[in-house]
Amino acid sequence: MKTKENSEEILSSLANEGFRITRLRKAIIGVFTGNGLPMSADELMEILRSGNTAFNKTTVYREISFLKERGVIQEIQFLHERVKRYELASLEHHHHLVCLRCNRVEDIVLENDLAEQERSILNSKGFKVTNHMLEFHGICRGCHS
Amino acid sequence: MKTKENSEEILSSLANEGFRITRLRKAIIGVFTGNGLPMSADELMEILRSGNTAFNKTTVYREISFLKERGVIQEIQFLHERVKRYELASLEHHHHLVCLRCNRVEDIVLENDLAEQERSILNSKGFKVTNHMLEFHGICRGCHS
DNA sequence: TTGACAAACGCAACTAAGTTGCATTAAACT
DNA sequence: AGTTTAATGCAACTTAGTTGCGTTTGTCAA
Repeated sequence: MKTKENSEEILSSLANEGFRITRLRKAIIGVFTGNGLPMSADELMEILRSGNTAFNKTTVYREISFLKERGVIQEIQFLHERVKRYELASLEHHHHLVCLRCNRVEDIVLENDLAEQERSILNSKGFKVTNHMLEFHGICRGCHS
Repeated sequence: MKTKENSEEILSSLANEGFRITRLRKAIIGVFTGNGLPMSADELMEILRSGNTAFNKTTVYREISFLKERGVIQEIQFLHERVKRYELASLEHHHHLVCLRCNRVEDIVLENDLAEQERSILNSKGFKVTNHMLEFHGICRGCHS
């Protein structure tokens, strides 16, 4: 999955909005831009640790909510998990295929996505959809062959 | 949303499979069959409490996973929440409209659902979808009028 | 280059939501 | 009525995050 933005772009746009470019902020944005798949807070900390970046749990959680509020990353919740996951918000809009056997996650882009369904929801229910969350569960190629 | 099964049917089918019909099991199944919307463990306990049904937290959680494993109820996870929710599995297959302003949840049944998308996922990715989870976020009629 | 200011940080203690181990109780069959 | 084992209750624990508050440090202006 390719991203529209890189680390430098995100950092300078945050700086322009008046936020500080700290050691940890830089490192965390670096991890997200270098890593395609949805990451939990714990996995993020694992990666920081393995890169010898010192951090404090509270600060990491605060940075995650900061980046989420600013729209840099987006939250994902898989049905079968209890942790929240995060990925760059600037990734192309896509959904996830979750394999129930090996737990691997694959990205997928739908051609027409759900435009038609969302139009019909507005018509029939008066509910204006601004976003949706779609997750497919099943068995991946590797696991049923 | 109408259900295909009532409390009696669920209880007698569990009894046939050799499980015991206990006071709490009966009460919990009664709550689920009498209640359309997805409930958290906490809300379930609230309802039990208000009906003067004595219970223990551990037992309620164990009963929820029992009913989930037996396929009586199914788990739902809303993106913006941290709790798991549960509803009768015998409800017609549907999705949820979650209003970001008032937090109310409405059920929706899609005409063709995602059959087409799932076919194309099998063709292009070799991933056999067995289930999906779809949640629409937006503003309900009451909130934008 | 040095202050000043507030954003960001670190620590410890706390919370919410659920889980585990183990001893006890009670459905349901004989 | 006795036996079996599913189901229960309690206390202690865990996971995933959150809060309060005093301290540090980017950034800008003098």
